[in-house]
Amino acid sequence: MEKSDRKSEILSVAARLFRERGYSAVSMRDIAQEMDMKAASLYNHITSKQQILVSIVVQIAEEFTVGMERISSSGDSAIHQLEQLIDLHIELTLHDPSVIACLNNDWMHLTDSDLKYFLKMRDKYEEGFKAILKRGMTNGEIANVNLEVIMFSLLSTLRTFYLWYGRKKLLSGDELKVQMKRVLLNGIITSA
Amino acid sequence: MEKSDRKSEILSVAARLFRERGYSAVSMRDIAQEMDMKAASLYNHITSKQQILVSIVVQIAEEFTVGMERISSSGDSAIHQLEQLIDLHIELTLHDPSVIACLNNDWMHLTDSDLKYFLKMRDKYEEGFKAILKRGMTNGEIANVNLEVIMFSLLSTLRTFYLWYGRKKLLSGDELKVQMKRVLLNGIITSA
DNA sequence: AACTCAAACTAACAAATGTTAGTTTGTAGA
DNA sequence: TCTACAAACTAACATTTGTTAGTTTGAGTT
Repeated sequence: MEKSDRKSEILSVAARLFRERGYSAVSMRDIAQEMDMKAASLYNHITSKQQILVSIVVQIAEEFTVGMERISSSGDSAIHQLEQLIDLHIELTLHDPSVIACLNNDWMHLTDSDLKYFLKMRDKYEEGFKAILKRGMTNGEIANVNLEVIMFSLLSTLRTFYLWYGRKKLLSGDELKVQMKRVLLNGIITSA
Repeated sequence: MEKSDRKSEILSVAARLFRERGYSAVSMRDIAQEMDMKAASLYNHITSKQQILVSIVVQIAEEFTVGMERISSSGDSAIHQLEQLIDLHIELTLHDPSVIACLNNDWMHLTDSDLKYFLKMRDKYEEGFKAILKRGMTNGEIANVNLEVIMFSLLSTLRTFYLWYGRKKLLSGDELKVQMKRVLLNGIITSA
C-alpha cells in the first residue's frame, strides 16, 4: 500500500493484479477499472504499462540489494548473516507480498536496459549469498555440501514464501522467523 | 519432447515458450512460427490455445498425483517416503523442465472445471504430504516443528527446482538426488 | 470573478489477438 | 491414374490491446 498519492496507488493496484493474473494478462483497462477510472486517465500519472512494471520490480530488487550489502558487510558470523537474510526476506514479503510475486514472476517482461539492470542485481545478490556460505564452510559453521544446492534450496523457500503466506497466516511474523530458521538452517549447521 | 506426432510437438513447443514468456505473452502465431507453420494450421491438431494449456498442466499434475498415491500407500518409513517424493520431483523435472514451469506458473490461467480439477489435485497432493510428515512426527522420525512450515519449505525447493536446474547443470541426476536429500532432510530428521 | 492546473473524461488509432471458413497440396492406397 | 485425406495454406473476422489527442471538470488561488 505504501504512499497515498495517486501514482503509488496505481503501482499498488497493478502489483496486486499482476500477482493474481500475471503481467501480460492484466490490461490497462483492468487496472483502471480497479481504480474506478478510465484507462486513458492512468496516463496522467504513469507513462506506460511497461514503466509500471519497472517501478515495481526495480524498487524491490534494490531493497534486496541494499539489504545484502548491509548484512554481508557486517562482521557477523556466517550463520548469523544467514539469519539476517531470512529476516530480510520475511520482512519484505510480509510488507507487500504482491510486490514479491512480481519480482519472482514478472521480471521476465522487463526489456533491454531494465532487464539487464535487474539481472545484474540478481547475480550480485546470489554472489553475496554464495560468499557468505563459502566463508561459513571454511569456518566450519556450515556443512560441506554442494554450495549451489544449499543456496538454491534456501533461496527457493525464501523467494516463494509469499505463495504460502497468502494461503495460511497461521503464525505471527516473529514466530515465522524462528520456525523458518529452525527448518532452513538445521540442515546446514555442522553441529546440528 | 515425448511422442513424435504433430500434436505432441505442439504441446512441447508451447510448453517451452510458456516457460520463457508465460502463457498470456505467447500467441498462437508465436507457437506456429516456432513450428514453421501458420497459426491457423495449428487448429488441425488442437482445438484451442486454452486446450494446449490444459493438456500440459493436467497431465503433469496427474503424474504427481499418481506418484503420491504410490509412495504414500507403500509401507515405508516417513523419511523414506519423503526421499521417494524428492526423487519424484527431481525425475519429473529432469524429464521436462518446461512442463514443470507451466505447472508452477500457468495453472492460474486454467478456467472453470479445469481449474477446479487442478486445485483438487494440488490440495490432495499437499494433504498426502502432510499426512506423511505427521506420521513421521508422531513416530519421532521428524523434528517437532510447525508442520506447514516444513511442508512448504520442502515443496518450495522441489517445485522450483526447474529454475536453477536450467541455469546450472553441475551435477548428474543421481548426485542431485543425494545432495538434495542431505540438504532438505537433515534439517528435519530428529537425530541429525 | 477570473485563472490555474491536476486529474478525470470521450473518442479514436493501429496493431495484435484467437479463431473460423474455405482452399490447396502432397502422399499413400485402390 | 484416381481417390481420399491429413495437414498445410490464404484471407478474413470481431475483440482486445496500449496509447494519444483533445476536452471537461472541479477545487484552490489571486
